[in-house]
Amino acid sequence: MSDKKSRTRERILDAATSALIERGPIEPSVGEVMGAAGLTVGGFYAHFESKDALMLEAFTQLLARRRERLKQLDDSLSAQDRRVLAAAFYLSRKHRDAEVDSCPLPSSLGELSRLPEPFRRVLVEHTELMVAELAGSPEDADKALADMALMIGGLALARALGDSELSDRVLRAAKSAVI
Amino acid sequence: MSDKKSRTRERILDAATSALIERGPIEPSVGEVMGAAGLTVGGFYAHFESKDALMLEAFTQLLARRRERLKQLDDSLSAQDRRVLAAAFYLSRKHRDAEVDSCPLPSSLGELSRLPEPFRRVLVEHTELMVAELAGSPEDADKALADMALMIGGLALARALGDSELSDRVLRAAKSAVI
DNA sequence: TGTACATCAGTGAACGCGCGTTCACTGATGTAC
DNA sequence: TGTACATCAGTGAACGCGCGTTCACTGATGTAC
Repeated sequence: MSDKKSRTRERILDAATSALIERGPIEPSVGEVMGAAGLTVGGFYAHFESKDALMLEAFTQLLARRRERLKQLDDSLSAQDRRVLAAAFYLSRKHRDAEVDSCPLPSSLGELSRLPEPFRRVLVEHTELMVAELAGSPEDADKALADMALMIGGLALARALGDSELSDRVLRAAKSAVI
Repeated sequence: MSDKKSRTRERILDAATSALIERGPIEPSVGEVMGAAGLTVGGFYAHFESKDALMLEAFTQLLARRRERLKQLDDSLSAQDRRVLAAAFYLSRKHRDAEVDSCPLPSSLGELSRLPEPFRRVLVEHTELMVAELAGSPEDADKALADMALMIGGLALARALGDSELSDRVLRAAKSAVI
């Protein structure tokens, strides 16, 4: 594959990740994603096998980036401090309003059961890796799982409530409930 | 409106609430909902103005039922006990697997920003009423909001993970994190 | 160096399909006399 | 009580539209001699 073609593929994938974060894996159309990448719809299938394949790759990549970001936290911190820091970012207003480099779960979780099986497998693997990252010991794993639920639910609720004082309160309240 | 017609309307609305719980407000088609109610698609517009109007009514009704259910809890309980009991039901395996009389938020939250404005207004009002129901005092409101985020996120994550041991662990972990 | 051909990324029109919505019609029920 | 007509809930075919996907084509770039 030529350099040019693989750069184009990256542009399409980038456009797909933005669309996925904001509108989930189902609603954005192939034509819209290609348009956002500065291309026309017909060329899409030279780069990806199907719309589902594109969205699965975008989903997988975004979750992997979330975990990489966590790995950058100071190794000497306690597991609880890591959870608090992760939530401070995840539940910030900046992250709520972000359109790139954000988490795909708030917009996608409700649609996952209607998507092909590999999406679920990616989520299962991500969840297990997140627990490994956020729990200090096996006994601690439940705290990591509960904090994940709290973060995802808090961000999804805050986004659904729109730009309002109530939305800000949800973020603040969820942040202070991290265990 | 005749008795017969209003009973038919109820059947359509019941079919819509089931579809909404499982698949959100966008994916189920008018034809599917009518089929589930034992009717053909053409008759739909004698009962509802549009698909959005149907789904908004189903969404509103389901949230109101959730609040009614909370009102049935013993009045003499503390606000915290009410939150613990609410979560014990909401995060039970039975509720996770329920297809009727469940909460529409896990399946709908991610799609809300793509729906007409009234959906958001209904969610804002529901959130405020839930806080009133689950907080003992104004200072307590943040705990109610955090628990809502935890419950919605926990149920959405558990459902997305499918029928697995990890899904059960998410429910258990979230339940024990209620504040 | 110049020409002829092959390769390749991307275009744009077309396809079959399912959707939300409309509407002429049907068949059952209710009403007038 | 019986007949003629009006009302009404529901049917099913049709509409225009946007979707995912396909494919013949174009124009630029690379290669052979």
